[in-house]
Amino acid sequence: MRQTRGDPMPARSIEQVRNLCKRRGFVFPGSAAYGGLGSFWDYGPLGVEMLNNVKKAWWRNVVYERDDVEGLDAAILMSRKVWQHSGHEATFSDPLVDCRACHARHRADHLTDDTCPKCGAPALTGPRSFNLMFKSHVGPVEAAAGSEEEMASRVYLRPETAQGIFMNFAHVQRSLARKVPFGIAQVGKAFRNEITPGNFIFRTREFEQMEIEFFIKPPQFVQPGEKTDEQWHAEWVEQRYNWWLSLGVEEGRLRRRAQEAAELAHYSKATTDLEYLFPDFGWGEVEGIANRTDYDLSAHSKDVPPEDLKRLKLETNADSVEKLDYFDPDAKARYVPWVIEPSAGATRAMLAFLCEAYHEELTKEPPAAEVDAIRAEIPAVVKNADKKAKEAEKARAKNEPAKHDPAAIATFCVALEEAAARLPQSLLEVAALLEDHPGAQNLEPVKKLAPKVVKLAEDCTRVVLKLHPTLAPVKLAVFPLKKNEAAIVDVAKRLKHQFQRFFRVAYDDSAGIGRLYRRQDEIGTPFCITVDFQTLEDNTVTVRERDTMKQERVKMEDLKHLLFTRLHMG
RNA sequence: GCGGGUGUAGCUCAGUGGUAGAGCAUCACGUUGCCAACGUGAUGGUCGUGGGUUCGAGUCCCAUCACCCGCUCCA
Repeated sequence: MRQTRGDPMPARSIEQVRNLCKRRGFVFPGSAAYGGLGSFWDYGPLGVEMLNNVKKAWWRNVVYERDDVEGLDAAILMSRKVWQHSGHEATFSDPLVDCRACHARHRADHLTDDTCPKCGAPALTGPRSFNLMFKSHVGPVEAAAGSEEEMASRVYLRPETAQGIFMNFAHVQRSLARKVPFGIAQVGKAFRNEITPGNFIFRTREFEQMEIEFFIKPPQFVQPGEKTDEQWHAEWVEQRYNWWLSLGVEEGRLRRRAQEAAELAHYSKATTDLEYLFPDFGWGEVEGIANRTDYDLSAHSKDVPPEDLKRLKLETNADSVEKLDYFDPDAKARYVPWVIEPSAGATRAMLAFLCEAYHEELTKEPPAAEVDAIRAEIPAVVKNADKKAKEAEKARAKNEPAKHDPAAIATFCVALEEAAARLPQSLLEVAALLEDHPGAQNLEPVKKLAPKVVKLAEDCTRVVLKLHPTLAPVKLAVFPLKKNEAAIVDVAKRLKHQFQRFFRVAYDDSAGIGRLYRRQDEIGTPFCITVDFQTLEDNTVTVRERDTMKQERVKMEDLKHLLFTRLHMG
């Protein structure tokens, strides 16, 4: 069902976005020639551009535009000890039990007793822990799983980029002579062997993270007037929230949600999630800002005082050869810094931005005769729906299975009549209601009317990705108005070459001008330039803007300034 | 992993046991030139994969893989 919040209308379903992604080269299913491999996706020519743009926008915001953050790119494979002491080997797992009777699977920590919630049989297996980390080995090992030799060479593909930052805390601090507070930012792949991935690229087994570990004074060293860990946490939540808004996410579809105590990860004192209102599955986390305290740096340190181990529920680390602490020259004290961690999913961000940007718009007035015909059929649809609703209620009163849901039908009828009254402007809404509304299911008149309305809507509609220019995979398209006119083609190609050193530029001459514009709308290209006969006379071209479809005549010498300004590159 | 659904041309889908189709897209030639133009022609599918039933399988059966919707998930 379509989202009613926000204006104008964003994607109604992940399916729309999926289709567009596949058709236009954003995201393809992985290993396709072999029938695919669960939950791995490949990023096509436009996908890699857009994902890079997301990561660049993040990097610019948290590294370049700040005075207190440095970058890092750590190895994906790290010593197994990292994951032993970070707690991931022991706790980054879902404890699962199977029902011997009905073969249902449940999370052990979600059960209240030892009976199966599905069939009630007291036949549950003991809990088995499915660790979410992918295993591999360093060196040529072919030993049996779990053997001493196997364990000795075992490594994990990192399930989060954060630990690479903790390993390098002291390196970065010393090599750049940084003083706390400061942060380290990293973008990179992470891997989790999810038991149930899904929702396109929302939850995958290989994904990309954008993480910051921001190191601050522990509470006991904070002087009056300095920010506490809670204040830093709150500030980062606001900073990060505003970043999403600055790239075009509508406020009504982004929220901050503080996690309940029971939800918190083993390392976290407090976590606030940023959630985006996705189509189909609703609110989904796109970023988490955690207060990780001094848990991680202490966990990886030798010689941690017993009182700190006790406070953090840690064991003495006999493997570590370093203490990951810091001498604070102002406080004249040595301490293990606390950490605020804003951690976002880059691939998830791309999905959120795509959903947000996806729009279908009426671009021309539908023929009045056809609109009248549709309008005339609405009362019959509503009448029939009412009838079916009453039948369903009767059936329900007699405890017979009902074919319809009266409540859904009621909301459908109200919405349909309301939308129909606003035809023809509401043509897309009417089409969406007839196609998607739960109350419209299995109604004969709807089945007859829907294809007609959908067809008409499609004929009068364009699909446009209203991406923030920073995120758009292609920033500019250049068209020759006449492709067999050598002089026009020359100028168009020259323009393409002039700008392709700054950003991705498309050149297309394989259709009429209207279709060329539509193609670019669909992938979110902010500007199209058309070269025509007039160009040859006065050196001007037509610049057409994606969202407004407005055109203006611009001197070629002014193009660079105009484009840079409007693409936010100035 | 369990339940429900889907899988046919690049895309959207039709095809319910009898010679694999349509629209769109793509390519060529011609025509047109500022918002999804037109004509003619062409390319394109071992019907997800592997078995089975049958004289004959896209269609029926079994298995398997992938995706979607639920259970689950903490980027």
